[in-house]
Amino acid sequence: MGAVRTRRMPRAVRERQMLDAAVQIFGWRGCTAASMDETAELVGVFKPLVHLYLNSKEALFTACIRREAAALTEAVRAGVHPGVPADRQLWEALRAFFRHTARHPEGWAVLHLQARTHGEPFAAEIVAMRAEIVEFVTRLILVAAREAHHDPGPPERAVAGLAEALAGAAGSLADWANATPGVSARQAAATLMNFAWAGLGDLMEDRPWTPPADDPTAPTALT
Amino acid sequence: MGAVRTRRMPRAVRERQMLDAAVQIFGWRGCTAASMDETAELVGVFKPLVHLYLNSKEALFTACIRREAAALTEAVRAGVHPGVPADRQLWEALRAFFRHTARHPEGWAVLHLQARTHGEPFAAEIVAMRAEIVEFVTRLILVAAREAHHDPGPPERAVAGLAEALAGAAGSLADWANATPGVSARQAAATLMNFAWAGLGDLMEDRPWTPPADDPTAPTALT
Amino acid sequence: MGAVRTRRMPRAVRERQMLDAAVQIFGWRGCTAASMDETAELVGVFKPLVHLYLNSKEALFTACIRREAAALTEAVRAGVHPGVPADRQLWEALRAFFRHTARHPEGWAVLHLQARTHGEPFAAEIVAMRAEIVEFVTRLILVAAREAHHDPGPPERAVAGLAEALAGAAGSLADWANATPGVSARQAAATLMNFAWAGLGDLMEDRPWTPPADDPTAPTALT
Amino acid sequence: MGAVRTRRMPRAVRERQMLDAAVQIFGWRGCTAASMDETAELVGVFKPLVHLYLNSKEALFTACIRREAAALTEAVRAGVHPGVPADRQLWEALRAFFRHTARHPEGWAVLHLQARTHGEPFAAEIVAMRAEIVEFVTRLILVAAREAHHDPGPPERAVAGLAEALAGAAGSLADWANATPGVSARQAAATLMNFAWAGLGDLMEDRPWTPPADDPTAPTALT
DNA sequence: TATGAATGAGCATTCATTCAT
DNA sequence: CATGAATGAATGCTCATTCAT
Repeated sequence: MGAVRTRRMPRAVRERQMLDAAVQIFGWRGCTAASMDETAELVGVFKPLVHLYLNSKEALFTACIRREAAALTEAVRAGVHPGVPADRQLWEALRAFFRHTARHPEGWAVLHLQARTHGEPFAAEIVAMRAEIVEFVTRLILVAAREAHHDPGPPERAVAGLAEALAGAAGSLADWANATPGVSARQAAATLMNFAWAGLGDLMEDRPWTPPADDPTAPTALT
Repeated sequence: MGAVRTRRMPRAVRERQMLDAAVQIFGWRGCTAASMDETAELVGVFKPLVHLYLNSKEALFTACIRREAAALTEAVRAGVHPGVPADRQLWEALRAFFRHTARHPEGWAVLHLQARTHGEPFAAEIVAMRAEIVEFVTRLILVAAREAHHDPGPPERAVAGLAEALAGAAGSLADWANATPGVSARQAAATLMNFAWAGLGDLMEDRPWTPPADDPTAPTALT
Repeated sequence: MGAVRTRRMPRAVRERQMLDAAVQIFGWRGCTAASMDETAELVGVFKPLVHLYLNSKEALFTACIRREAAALTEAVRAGVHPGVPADRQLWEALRAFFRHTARHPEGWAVLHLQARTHGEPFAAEIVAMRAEIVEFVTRLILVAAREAHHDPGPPERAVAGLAEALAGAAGSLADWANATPGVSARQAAATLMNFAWAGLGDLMEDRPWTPPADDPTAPTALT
Repeated sequence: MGAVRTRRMPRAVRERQMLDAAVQIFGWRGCTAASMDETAELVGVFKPLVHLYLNSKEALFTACIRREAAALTEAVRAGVHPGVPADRQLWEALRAFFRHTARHPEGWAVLHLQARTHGEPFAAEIVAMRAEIVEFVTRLILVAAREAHHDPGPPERAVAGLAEALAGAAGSLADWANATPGVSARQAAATLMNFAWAGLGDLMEDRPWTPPADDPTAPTALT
């Protein structure tokens, strides 16, 4: 594991190396189980230097989360062409998302797995990032509704739930794509579009799936 | 915290108390950050007794995961009436799922948040549980496809992806429902059905959403 | 150094041993320079046990200060017979003081040397103890003034300064007696009485030493 | 804190700055708790330079003690006019002492609080300084005895004890004056003279306070 | 059935100190 | 004259685990 010991690097370089290493370690083990020694060793440096540059384990963890969150949102944002139709924008966003998570699995693990399981300071970062993405998606959905001439569109709470569901599905598919050899980012994105778009469309068209009455033996609305 | 110190309980009762306590603690802090002392204190017992009954922290964590996973799958299974149509079965399964996660938030946290962030022995348990549920859903989808006379139905990999997406969306919505006051299990289930069923239906009907050609400026299939 | 390793002592006994050892170590090195390991080793026990029983180094240090301060004030108080004349009471108090500091040199070092050099929480304990003793002495002086029929006695600030001086002289003489072989507690007490009593008496009698005018070449009042 | 970063100073100047800073830091925290970084930062310089000029923390601490001790003894010596009567000399010495400790509280803290609480090398410096002052005072006392024609004067050991007591009282009063707003150096000196001179005088005059016989119920010699 | 006593191992963090530039 | 990079050693503290009772 331990990298070659390289001497006398400029601080900026070392800091990037440390963040890279920390993302690996934190992605694998989580913040609590990871040790500063592991990170230091992976960089090929001794522990005090990590503390000197990144101050504390919490600070290091936070820095990892921030960097990876910024990279992910930036990748999604950069993948989208603002001028194209809403479904196309969603498709592009999803492809960019799955491409990024496939290329940075440990960073994705830090965000999706580890950051949420530790106390508020960290989970809040994720909530913020997720909110940003969810808001982006929500806007797309509303725009799509407007494009289909259905003002004022679906109620906000319903959209909030849908965006949550979409985000959750996307996260799950990212893990699935990473764990299943042969599944490309494109396929993951297509799966999610297939899964979601028609449902969204039906909702926009005011043809929602109707839950049956609460009597468990009653016939369903769809049959 | 710290329960009243109760003396001389039968082992079976104590073990259940310990698992209950451990689920709380593990659900909040995660396996690594949790301490055996906390669990013991919550039960009102001393640490060596926890070791005597549950052997080790890892064993205790595993036992928690197993119990909660079994409870969740059992709850879903028990909520479904085998004779009714497929969409109805899915609806029932989702309602049971959200009902259970709402009633056992710490157990759900153990399964959804904590068990996946620790090494293989634990994540494998979750993978198994998830596979069971996914398989159940997949079967429902295939049955629905047969009911709609579309043999042989969609390709298996596509269905696997859809089931993953559905499971991810469900997990996310469970967290969302738990964190958002005023969202009932029924609403969460309806949101997910709305989100998913039409998409699934379209897929069954061989009307999938078609990804555009890779030229990012090409018009999309849906517009 | 390290004591014989004795197994399985009752907690109360171990705690006393730990305080004894800690007083030695802290008295020699001071709080910062002392290590928990040293204390543990001196007791013949491992470090975690010290933490288990006394919580933290700060808590241990505080406990030492409190115990030694209580022991010293108690020794002084117990040495005095309330019914006898004031000079006699002062004499008894001083003898008890020097006897105690001679018998517990490390405890005295903790109080006189170490506790005052660390932050407020500790210094405050010493200030409190010192205030108690100084107040006791002040009262004696005022009583002596009344006994000599000199109402209302000397001004309070002057007495405060005198008590400070007396306390400082006593502390210094305690160190001197401990460091100089052949100097008994009795001798130290007599030295201080000789040093102080006549001065106090003169003050009571309204015959203070008069500082000369500020001209440094002026003749002094005493010549 | 943190001074402005000033570049390229002559070594002698830098060394003085470092000693100034170190006296502050050591006076506040003590040798062990102080860090070289603090000192360096206070000077506006980086740590290796402090090592380059002052070699080690111990050396720096020693240098502080030596400088402050020399300054204090010099101040006392300079305040005294050799030709004047003994009590006047003592008065002048005390005034100079309290003036100096009031103007250099951190230096005084280093000498009175910190230097004595660390191992032998440092305490020895203080012992030496104290011995110098004590010897000076002792000589004054003996001279005063001769001036009063009482050869051969009091026994040396008694005088040694008295000088110790005087030094201790002086130290205590210096702290008291520094900590009590409104108490001037002059007042502190007067307090000590009042406290001590008459006692010394009585001793010279062969009218010592007589300790009572060891029977605690016996009447005292003074009543 | 349950606990008090004790420990071994690991970990974050700090800091004096060195060396190359 | 001065600093950036780096480390070795120590230290407070936590915690799972064991054992005797």
